[in-house]
Amino acid sequence: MAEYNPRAIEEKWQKRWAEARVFESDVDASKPIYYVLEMLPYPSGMLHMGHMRNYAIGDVVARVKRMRGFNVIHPMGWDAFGLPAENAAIQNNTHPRIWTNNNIEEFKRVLRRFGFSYDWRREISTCEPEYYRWNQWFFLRMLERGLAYRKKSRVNWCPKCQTVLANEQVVNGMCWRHEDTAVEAREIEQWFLRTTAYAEQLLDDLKLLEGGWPERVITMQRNWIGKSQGAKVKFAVADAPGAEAIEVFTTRIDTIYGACALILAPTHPLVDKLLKGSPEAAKVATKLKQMRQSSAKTEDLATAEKVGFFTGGYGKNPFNGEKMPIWVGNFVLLEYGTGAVMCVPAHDQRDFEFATKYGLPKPIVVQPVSGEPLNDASLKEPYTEYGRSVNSGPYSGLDSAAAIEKMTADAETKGFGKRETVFRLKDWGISRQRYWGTPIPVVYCAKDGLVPVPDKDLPVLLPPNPKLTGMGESPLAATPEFVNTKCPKCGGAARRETDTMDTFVDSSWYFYRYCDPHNDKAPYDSAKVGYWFPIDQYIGGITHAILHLLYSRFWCKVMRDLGMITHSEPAARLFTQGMVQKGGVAMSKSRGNLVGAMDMAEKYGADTGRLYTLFAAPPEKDLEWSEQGIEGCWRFVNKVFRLVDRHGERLRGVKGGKLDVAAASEKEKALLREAHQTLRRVTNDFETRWHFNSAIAQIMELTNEVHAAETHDVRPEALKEVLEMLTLMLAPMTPHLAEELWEMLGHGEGLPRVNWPKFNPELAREEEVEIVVQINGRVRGRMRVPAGLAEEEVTRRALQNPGVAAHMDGKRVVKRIVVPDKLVNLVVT
RNA sequence: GCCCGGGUGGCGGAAUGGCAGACGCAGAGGACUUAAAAUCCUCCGGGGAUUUUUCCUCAUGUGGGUUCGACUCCCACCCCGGGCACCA
Repeated sequence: MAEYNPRAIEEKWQKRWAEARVFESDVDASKPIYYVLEMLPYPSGMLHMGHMRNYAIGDVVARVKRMRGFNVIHPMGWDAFGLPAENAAIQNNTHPRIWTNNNIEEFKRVLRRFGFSYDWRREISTCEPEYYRWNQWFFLRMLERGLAYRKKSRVNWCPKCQTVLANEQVVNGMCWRHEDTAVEAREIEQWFLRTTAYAEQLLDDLKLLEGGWPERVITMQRNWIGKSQGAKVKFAVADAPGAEAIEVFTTRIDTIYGACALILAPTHPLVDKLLKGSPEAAKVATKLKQMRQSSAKTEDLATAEKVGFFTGGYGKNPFNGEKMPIWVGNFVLLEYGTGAVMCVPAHDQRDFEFATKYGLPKPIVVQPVSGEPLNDASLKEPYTEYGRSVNSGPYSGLDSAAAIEKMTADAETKGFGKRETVFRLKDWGISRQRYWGTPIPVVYCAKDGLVPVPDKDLPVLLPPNPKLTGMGESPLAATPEFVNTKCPKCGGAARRETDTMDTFVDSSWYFYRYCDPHNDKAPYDSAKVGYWFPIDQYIGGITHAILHLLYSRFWCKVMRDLGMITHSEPAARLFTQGMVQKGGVAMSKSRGNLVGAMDMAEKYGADTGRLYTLFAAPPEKDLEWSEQGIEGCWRFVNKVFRLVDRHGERLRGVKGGKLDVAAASEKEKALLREAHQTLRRVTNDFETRWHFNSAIAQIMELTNEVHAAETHDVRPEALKEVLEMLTLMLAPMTPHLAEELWEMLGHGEGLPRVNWPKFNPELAREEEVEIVVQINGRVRGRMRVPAGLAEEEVTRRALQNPGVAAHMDGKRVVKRIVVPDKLVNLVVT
């Protein structure tokens, strides 16, 4: 009697897998291809069960696909740049690289301990020059195409640190290190990638993802891109000859006759011009300053009170020539549309609130088609639905859709407006005033201005010994040997760009690099990528539903337009797994509720740990960590081990030939039937439904059956076949145990090369089935009949069933419903 | 406010319009043991009847509906979780 020793078994098989290089895969035209990928981790302090669950799911998929004959690529790497490393470096007076690489080592140790089937030859780390030089290369390509550009943009600035803060370093509007210091908004020149150039495609191509991506991720992306169609309308500014017109974006041009004012964003460039020389200027100066300073990003923005003031200027409604006061309002955003709106209080929620507060008129210009007509005096809330235009000059009487159409067309003809589509999506600001990121490869020369670093000079390396203080100017700017360089054009003195790139750049294309990780001539060989791509199954957290996935989709389209790839979307299928929680909240360092994956592996072994995360909940749902639950999996794993151990020696001798089914006993037939029925359901759970938890439940059930059958006279041929099936079904989840069992059953070759068992419908077929008999939909009896029995006969026997007869009691059958081999329902009166 | 999820025993969960509660956890009782652990066996939603057996009945957030039949589909509402939110 051997004892189950997970550590020894797991070490043994991991060693053999590595020696036989079973998880390495290369281009092979003879096999179907499967690319399964889990989102690459940021190597923080500890690999916890939340990470583990993600990789356990991916590994099941990878292993099942291998057993199904696919050429599987299953890589892993590190999202290694980022602020935490820099913070840790400051705190511990070390280098971000050391902290990062230590963490990577630790993560890797844990992943190896769990036996995940990665092709480690393909490992990448985004902080290595071999990787980030291609970020720079891509940046240059985008720069050439006008997809990368500089503009002034708002940043968070701590006056005490004298430095830029990342959003996550701003806590309730205060600096994270100076709780008493309010963060200021500052405008500085920064680099942007023109994601808006692809807004339409990013939206349209979501159609390609339908069915493959979760509906809600698609919805979130659609909302984020936020396309709205409407019109831009120019309002001339009255009494200000030479002043440009105010342009307004609206989706409801049909309500323009109800506009009572124009409202500008506080930061709108026209505000200062209008106030110059206006008697209002002095009165509102303080108010304006306040409005401009308050960050446009606070969460309570939507609920904050609307405030504004009259500028003293007037605009002219191009449709009816009416004079309209020009106001400034805090709820108007410069970033969206044109930074100016027309105020139609009767038909817009925000305008209604604003007009109510400042006593502006609320003329009604749309009436509902049915129901009570609106009345100016009694208007309690805005009417924002479509309806019929009223008091709208020649457009009165049209329904809203027609009015929008006609008024837009007229505005275009007359030259004061045009059809316009506006996106919520903004260009992607990639500048970070940080050290631990990819240097942006441009230099500034007094003579030649902005000069891109030539490809041959890439990578622009990070200086090895930066002064990291978290205070003052950006670390690269404070490193003279980095900043001072020669202009690639004229050879004269020049300064390097000192911003580094957002780490979302790193993760936007890493999965392409996996296909060709050591290429030093290009980001990747298009032929190799062409072979593996697209990703068949991408697996990760819902937290990345918007940014990472949107940027990746953008990058893909840019690469396609560069002629590097031919597809338009990187991942055909996306799966978002639920979080692992403890105490009802997601595991996180800040909450201090982490359960280390390594501790789990040490205590129960990798297989039990893997099994539990898959068993405890369906993969898309959140999972509450329970130490008790894992005990059950531990018991199960032991039970299977003992089961095979008890029979191993006897079964090893059984060679080849399966049991002749015709000669099989009832007990043997029943056992084989159970095994093949389990196989059918488990296969479906793995491949179609992704219900790993119920797959495991089925396997547990089969194990219980085998266990119960042991005492009966079951011949070794039958027992061996069932135990082999059991072993193979467990292999994707508890691979080390399965290998050991496979060996115990007398097999030489390693499991990763063994195919998924073949389902035999003959063996799975029931000879006799239990049929439920219902009277008026209520279960009144059950009976065993031969499978496939004709309806009439089933009904006849049902009526004879004693439980049924008791409920018939002279009643008449008016209808019968027969579900073959399952149920008969008799409707009686 | 808008958009998604979700609500089933003491707990995690199962049931793709056809036996609600599979499988596991926890709990109870028993076997083995000097004892414990481990293991094995039995029971395990509520109420009622019958008491060796079994039967009836209620029950999948609430209320309606569709259907021979609803955890499953439709409508309304309640609660929980998440996302978005002055987007003009």
